[in-house]
Amino acid sequence: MVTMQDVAERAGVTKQTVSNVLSGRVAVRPATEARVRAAIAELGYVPNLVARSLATGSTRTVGLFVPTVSTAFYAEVVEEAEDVLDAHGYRLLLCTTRRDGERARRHLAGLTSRSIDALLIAGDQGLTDHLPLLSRTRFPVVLCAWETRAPAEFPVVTVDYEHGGYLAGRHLRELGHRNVAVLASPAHTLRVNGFRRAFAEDGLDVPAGAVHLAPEPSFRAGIEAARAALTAHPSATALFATHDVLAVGALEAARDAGRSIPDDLSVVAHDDTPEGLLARPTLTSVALPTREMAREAIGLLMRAIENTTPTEPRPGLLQPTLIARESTARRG
Amino acid sequence: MVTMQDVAERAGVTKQTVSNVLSGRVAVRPATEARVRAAIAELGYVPNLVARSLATGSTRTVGLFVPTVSTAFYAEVVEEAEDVLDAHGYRLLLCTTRRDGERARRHLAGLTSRSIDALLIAGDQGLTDHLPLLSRTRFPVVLCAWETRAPAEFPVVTVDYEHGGYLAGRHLRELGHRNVAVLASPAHTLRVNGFRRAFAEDGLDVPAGAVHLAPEPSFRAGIEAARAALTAHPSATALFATHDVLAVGALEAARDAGRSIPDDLSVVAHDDTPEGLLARPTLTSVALPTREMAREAIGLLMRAIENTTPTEPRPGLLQPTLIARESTARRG
DNA sequence: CTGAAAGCGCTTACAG
DNA sequence: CTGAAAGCGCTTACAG
Repeated sequence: MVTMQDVAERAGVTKQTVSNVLSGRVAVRPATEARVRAAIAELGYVPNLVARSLATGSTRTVGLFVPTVSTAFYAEVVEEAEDVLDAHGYRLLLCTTRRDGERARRHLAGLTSRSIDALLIAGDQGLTDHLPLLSRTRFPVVLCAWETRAPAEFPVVTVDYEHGGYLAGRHLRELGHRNVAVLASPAHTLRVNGFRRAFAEDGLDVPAGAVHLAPEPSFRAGIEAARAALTAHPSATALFATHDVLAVGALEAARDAGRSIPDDLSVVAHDDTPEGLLARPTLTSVALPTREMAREAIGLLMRAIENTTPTEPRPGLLQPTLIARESTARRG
Repeated sequence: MVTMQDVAERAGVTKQTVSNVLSGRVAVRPATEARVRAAIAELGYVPNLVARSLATGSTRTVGLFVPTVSTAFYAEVVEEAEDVLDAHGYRLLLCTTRRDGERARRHLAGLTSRSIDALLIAGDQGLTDHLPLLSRTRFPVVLCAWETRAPAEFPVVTVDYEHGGYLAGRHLRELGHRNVAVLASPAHTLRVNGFRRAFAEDGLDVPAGAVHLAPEPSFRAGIEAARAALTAHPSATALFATHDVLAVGALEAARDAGRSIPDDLSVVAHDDTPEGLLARPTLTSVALPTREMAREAIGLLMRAIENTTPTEPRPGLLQPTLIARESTARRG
């Protein structure tokens, strides 16, 4: 392979001069620069980034941890993150943890090896326990899409999930619903809290018994949880599902139970995924500012890398919005 | 940061010895090894992978190009690829091209810089034109999920898309349909050819006029194309959509046109995505061996990296299968 | 089994 | 504005 030395010889200069024209850090006489550039072109020289990284200590690569890439939410996080990185000339090292703590731990441990300049961890599933591994790391770390309590040492760019739940609750309240049940993933306690707060504002209580846990965010789990909820609370006029896919399952279960939506039963969901738009009726859901979140998180990381300034003030929470569609209606 | 030299001093040996215990390539006396390992633990030494890469010429990183990560198909490719890489101790550098030729070109060009050991390119959208950039590359390249003609110089692991179309056609034929229309993405000519072949086997012709192009694989485009098809061919009893999401749009358009599925109109799709399972009626669709494909492609790459053997025989095509669900029925 | 030397291809001060 | 030197942290033959 052709090295900087080869280019230098061809151009009749030393390799430091070639380095100078490439980096632009030191001015080079135009005639010399022209000779160097010509030599680069003739030889088809491409700098060896590994060697550069060893010398500079920077790989221009950022690590991204996501639980999975096969949900619209994380797919968007990945693509938005990549766009911002690309704009800054950085590359993306991807790791999907699959909500597998051991896998996450192993990969986290492998990151100490100087191969990335910064790390973005999106989503807390299975990771929280292993975060201490990152405490002595020498590159900046930012957390995003974080729904549980995060260690104070890391900046976190996330959504106000509690408010998301609140919006869902307020929406049902505004439609006159008083008797409701909730289908929730175990990780979604913030959403449930917010939902409850909306009812509490009107002096209404959503009892713990009205919350039905769905072990995982899947269509099947949604059907099961909805079935249980509809059986336990036959008089409920509305359902809040903490995730769209759960709500799609609920739609199915409601159909099976002979309840028509939204006339006999309103369903409000959370996350506003494409599945919710495809569902019939289309789902009323709380939309997440996914791309803004990813953009802001990577932006924070870029500034941390480039400025080497002390950590910025803890960023604020991004606000979700409710999108009313066909699955909710005034209490009949 | 602590280097190999620090470990060596602490253990009272030279850094070569430390390197030897780490690599295991050269036997080290047990007592020495114990001292070295102790020093590593005490100092919390982690090898600098960049330095190792410069010395060895290998980064243990594989690049993966996908058009996007936000379809179930490519999400699966990414996750499966990552699993296999992980098992081999390799990392994943991800690049989503977004079907943007210029973006693909730029990233492809950036790959010559010694930062990856191999490259997997999944999906041909926007890339075919830029493949010559890879001709003089010094790392192995494998193509997968390739639906158009690929340059002969690269091994390609892909699906028999023509056969997929054939399966869809044969299915409709077996159900007695003779008068059909097709909704196709421009890139899906193989699928359409196969579909036609199934009809041709029975001496039936699917005229070019029966093929309606959908500019992009989206719900909206599916609606438009289906609308056009149903208007132009009111007597068609079945539709073949070359992609599930197109078919979901077709379902909607059929409903709007007062056609009930599958009684008045059968719809067979291709790709068997989660959207097809969520649709009502559920979609009959041709399923792709996605994970097998990704696994085989990365496997090929791993062997190419590690064996340095000449390129293997061109791998065969993987076979799709038809999954019959609710959207197709015997011609009424 | 262990150590001394050279080298991977770059960058970064530092002289001139 | 250009060149000589040292160094980034590792590995790889090669002696002993």
